[in-house]
Amino acid sequence: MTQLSIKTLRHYHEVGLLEPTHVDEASGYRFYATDLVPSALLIRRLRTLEMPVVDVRSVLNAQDGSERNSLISKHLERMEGTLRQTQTVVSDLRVMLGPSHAPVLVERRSVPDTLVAAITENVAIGELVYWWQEASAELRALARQTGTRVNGFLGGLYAPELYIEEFGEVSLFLPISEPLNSGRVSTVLVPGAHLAVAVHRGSYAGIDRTYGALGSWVADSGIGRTGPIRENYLLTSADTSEEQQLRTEICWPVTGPDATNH
Amino acid sequence: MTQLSIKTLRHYHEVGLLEPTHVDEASGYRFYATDLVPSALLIRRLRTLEMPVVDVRSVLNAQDGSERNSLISKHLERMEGTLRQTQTVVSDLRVMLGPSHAPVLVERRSVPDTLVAAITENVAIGELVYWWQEASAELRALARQTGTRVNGFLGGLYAPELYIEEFGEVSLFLPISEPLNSGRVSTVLVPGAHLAVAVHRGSYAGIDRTYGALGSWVADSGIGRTGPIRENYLLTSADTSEEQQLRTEICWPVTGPDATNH
DNA sequence: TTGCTCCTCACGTCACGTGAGGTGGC
DNA sequence: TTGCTCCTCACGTCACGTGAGGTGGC
Repeated sequence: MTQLSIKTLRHYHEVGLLEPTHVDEASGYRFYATDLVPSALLIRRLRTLEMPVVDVRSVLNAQDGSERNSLISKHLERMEGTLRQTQTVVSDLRVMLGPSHAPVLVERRSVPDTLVAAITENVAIGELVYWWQEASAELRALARQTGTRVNGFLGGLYAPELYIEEFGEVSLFLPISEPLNSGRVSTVLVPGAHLAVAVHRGSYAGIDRTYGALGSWVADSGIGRTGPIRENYLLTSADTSEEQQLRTEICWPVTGPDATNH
Repeated sequence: MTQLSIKTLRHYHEVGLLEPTHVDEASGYRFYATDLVPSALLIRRLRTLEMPVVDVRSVLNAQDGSERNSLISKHLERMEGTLRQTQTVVSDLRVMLGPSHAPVLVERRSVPDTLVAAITENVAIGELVYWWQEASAELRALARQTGTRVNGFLGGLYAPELYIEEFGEVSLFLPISEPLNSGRVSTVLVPGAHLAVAVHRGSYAGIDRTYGALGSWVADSGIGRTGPIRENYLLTSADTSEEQQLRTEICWPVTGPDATNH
């Protein structure tokens, strides 16, 4: 009737998700009345959509219909997000399987100290995409509202801890000429650095390939340094609707051009 | 460089998915050369797409590029299938959250023995959808090729074991007047039965709601019998491209109309 | 008495993550 | 000597599934 297996029903009883109407004391047999069917079906559908059991419980315990609907809608939005992401990875992988890829070109560059308006926070890697969207929108809106002249591309600094411990300091910034402070936006000086630079073309979902190529190049050259990774957003989805047009510069810290390899 | 965590790298070493280039004997330190980067990226992408680790290993061990591509393509096709299914469940759930649903109407009916051309096999519930597609296409093709007159709708019989043990006997059949035997298609007599019947409207993904309503009705009436569930496919995706047009009859075995409830 | 279906309890699975406690090299 | 990073080992997590051994009611 509900397509739930016996083992699953027992499991849901054990974790208190779907309690039998009556349990025989002597035999331990579980009895379920038919008024539990709608709940059972809802549970099954939410589980099909990989909603965690704790969240399903919240849905079932929701006091009113609107609270319930908002819990489910939130999950559906998350689902639709991951659906889109999965589709990107799939199409990206199809490209990877294709005949050939353009080689990744690496360039060395030294950049001076740069004055920027930055949002700097400690972020978990799982929340990075969301954080990035919010922060970039906030920076751009503030620059527009204040009529601040922007001197270059939107950029970001990503501390090594972010990749190693999955939590670390991130800065997103716009280069400026005049100080700009407001709310969590503050004016800072991004220190100059010697960098190995590669440009990634296309969606951010495929950036791992360019990261891999650049990281390999740096490692094989033996000139790597620890320090934050820098990204410059030359063309973002705010600038173009064509995925293939997107351009992201990845900058890896290296020893200076005059450094002796000791 | 690869976005794989340290723990994940250790795990992949342990299960033999990605072996370090060199392991220091004294300290146990793992060292990875940059030529492992492409493999690491491929692993990460396949795992993002939830390909099981054993399958990823098969991909990495594939001898030639074409074998590798076919393994990946197969997984991508499965992925795209589940993507579509997920989208159906999502949109279906949005409907469920909507204002109201038409009540499910239940009718009692007695059907006589029926001569049919049937494909009968033991099937696992996970393979049922695929099996159904193959079998229905085969039955229809055979009827067309032989010019056999078809007397009614495509139908199916589903043994209770299928739902309880997730593996059981399934028959898919077309009613006929003359015997029709070929390959796995054979002529059989579907025994008559007393049934409680409900019509499901819309995609098969949402049929659980109608199953729940019909099963509840039968249980509450106290006239249920064990026996195979019967489905009649009044309008299938072979007949219409509009999901809302789809019609499936679900028939639940019950005691006869003249039976005394003892 | 024989099947049948239900039960409990303990352990397995999958792909890692967590956390305690320890070690080598700068 | 102090941090730092790596290590091992054992156990935890999530949502069930498996399988052994037992029981009640027809």
